[in-house]
Amino acid sequence: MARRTGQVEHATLIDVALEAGVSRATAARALGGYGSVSPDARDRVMAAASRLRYRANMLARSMKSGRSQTIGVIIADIELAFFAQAVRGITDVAQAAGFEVILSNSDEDETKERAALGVLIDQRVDGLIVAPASVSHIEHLVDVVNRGLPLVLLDRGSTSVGVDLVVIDSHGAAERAVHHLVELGHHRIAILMESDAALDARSATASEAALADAMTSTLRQTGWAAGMTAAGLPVVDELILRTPYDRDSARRVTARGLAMAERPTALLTTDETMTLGALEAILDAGLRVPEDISLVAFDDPSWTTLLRPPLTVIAQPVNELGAAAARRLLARIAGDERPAEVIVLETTFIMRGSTAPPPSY
Amino acid sequence: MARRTGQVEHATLIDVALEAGVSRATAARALGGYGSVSPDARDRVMAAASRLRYRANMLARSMKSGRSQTIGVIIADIELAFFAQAVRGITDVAQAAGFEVILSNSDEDETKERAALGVLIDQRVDGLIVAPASVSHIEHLVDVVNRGLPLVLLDRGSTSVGVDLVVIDSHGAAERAVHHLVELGHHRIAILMESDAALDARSATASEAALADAMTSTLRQTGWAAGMTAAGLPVVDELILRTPYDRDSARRVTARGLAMAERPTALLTTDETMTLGALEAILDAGLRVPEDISLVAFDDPSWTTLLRPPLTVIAQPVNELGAAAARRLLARIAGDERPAEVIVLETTFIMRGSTAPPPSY
DNA sequence: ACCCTCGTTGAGAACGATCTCACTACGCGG
DNA sequence: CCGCGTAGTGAGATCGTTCTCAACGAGGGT
Repeated sequence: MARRTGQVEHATLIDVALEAGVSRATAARALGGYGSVSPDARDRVMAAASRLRYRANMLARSMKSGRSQTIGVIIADIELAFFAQAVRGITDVAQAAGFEVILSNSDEDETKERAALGVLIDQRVDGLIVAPASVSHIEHLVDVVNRGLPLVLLDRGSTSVGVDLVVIDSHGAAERAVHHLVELGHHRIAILMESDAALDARSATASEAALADAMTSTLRQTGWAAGMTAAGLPVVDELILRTPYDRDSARRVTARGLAMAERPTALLTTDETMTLGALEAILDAGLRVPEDISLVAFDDPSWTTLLRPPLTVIAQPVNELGAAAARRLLARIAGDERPAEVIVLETTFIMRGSTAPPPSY
Repeated sequence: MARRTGQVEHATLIDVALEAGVSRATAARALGGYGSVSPDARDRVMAAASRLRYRANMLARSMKSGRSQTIGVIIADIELAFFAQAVRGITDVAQAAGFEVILSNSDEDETKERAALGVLIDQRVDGLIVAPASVSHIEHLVDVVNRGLPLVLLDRGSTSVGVDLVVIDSHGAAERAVHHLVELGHHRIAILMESDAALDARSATASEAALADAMTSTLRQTGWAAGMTAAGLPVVDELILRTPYDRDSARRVTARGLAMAERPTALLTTDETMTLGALEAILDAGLRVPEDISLVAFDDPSWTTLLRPPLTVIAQPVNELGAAAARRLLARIAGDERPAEVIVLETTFIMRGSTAPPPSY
């Protein structure tokens, strides 16, 4: 009724107690279902509560208990299908366990990530799931750990943070994709990936040791390199198409790649955005898939089966990725003290129509 | 350090005050930047705060102030590109104003929506943005309003809730699409839509009065009907393809529609999922777009330009939809008391290659 | 020299729920 | 008839912050 400047009044426990003619403690016991309350008092309290449309104030409860029943999630951008799916996996698991999810987008920007982290700590989230923007600048993540706040890294990150890491087997998947293409007879297999995390071709094979300590795209590159090497093919820098992370840049870089003297006969794209750009460039160049060039794409968004030919893809269990991260985080919040683990989920290689033997020229 | 059962200890204001050798009040003043504090005391407090890695407890602040600086958002499913974009628009506006966003998925299920609403009220959000699952069962929404809690409805809903409603001009857009097709010479223009909200053909034209009081898909149907009528074409029930809301059902229903005696020469699909299913059915039937059938799709997801032909679409300002809803909600939270409005955003008709004159048979 | 003002400070009361503790009846065995 | 256990209850402290209020000292004006 008397609502000014957006102030909302909610009925409090005291209101209910007064209405029911009992003390706060009794009302709390009746509503909370603990201690002992006479049937009569309980009925009066319940009636009063529903009459006043009473709803417990979680803020007050949280303050007393020290737990907010809330987890923070920081991802790059909810508009990307990958993160949307992961977030859905997270919220489903979290809400089933009585936790709410506060969402923040970092746009892969460390400064935004740091700021979001601060705000979420202020909100006293009980734990955090973060898809970090960087694997090297991680002091703010370590700081979270030092506070004793449970943290799980999603999709990428470094084991040096000392927390659980839930990832997809990008390295193995890329290697398998290359293997598939090699078996079809391909020799010149290019990979299209975002440039920030790109290693150069020389170090690509060398860094296999640090598998978990890398961004996803880097792992896809090392997996590709491992596949090439395993097949006795040279890992040449020319075949690594590096692009800023947006569709139009991906298109331009692919166009340049397709124009090179000895054109690649197959292309591996590292995620949906890259695939979109690559496909656009291939179409622009008037090339046919798979007759002129074979394509294997990471991720399996809804539209891949609508193209003619439908795309051969590496499908990732993205929902499960989020769910697994949430489950682990909830376990940590509940007090699970086992050593930090790297949880690796497997991909599914789905062969459709975009791969075929290379053109014989 | 002493972290048991997930309990996290954060430094409190008292810790800082003790460390700095001042009272709580002085520490609060220094940190809060209000009242007057001697430069010396301020320095000591600041130093102590950063030494202890102090961060204010928003829960406590919220309890005192009665505002949580948090808004709740209930949508059908974050995995749908439409909602992901809207949520992005919401979070950007909210966070810029210092508000965090708690996300809930209803899966278009009223029961889940009601439950989510309850939880968010318990969390004492300062306001709510809801894309309601139903336009008729709205008591729980009215209840929110009665509590004095600011509410904005997104994408659909009823004006009878008495709150702001931010929607896209679905009716006008559908009508314009039909007009475009009629100009090309089409007479048999079908519409593919989810069945829950479907009116039958007779009432479709009659209910124009209640434009705002309807689900989006219903508005698209009435818009389609208005367009047909304006062109002097009969509004026959046969042309309304009703399907449960999933891609595979949409495919089957479209397939049945394409098999009817006098096949429609054009099809209007009401959102991305419907488009995906329709396209699949058209491809399965071996029909060519636009030679055999023209297609106009609502929504312009990333892949529409990759198809050959690229799709003619009705693009919606989805990000802006969310942003507008958030801006209005923040205004309400700040105390804006103007009467509830319906905010209608305009669509953009993008003509690409999927529409052409009908086959002459 | 006295009073008043102003900057600075701390004590204490909220906010709403939870939980411990103590107190009242009551019933029952000894 | 007394003592003891127990169901039922309420008073009060607590969580961490904000904010009001009173007090204290120093300095300036008369």
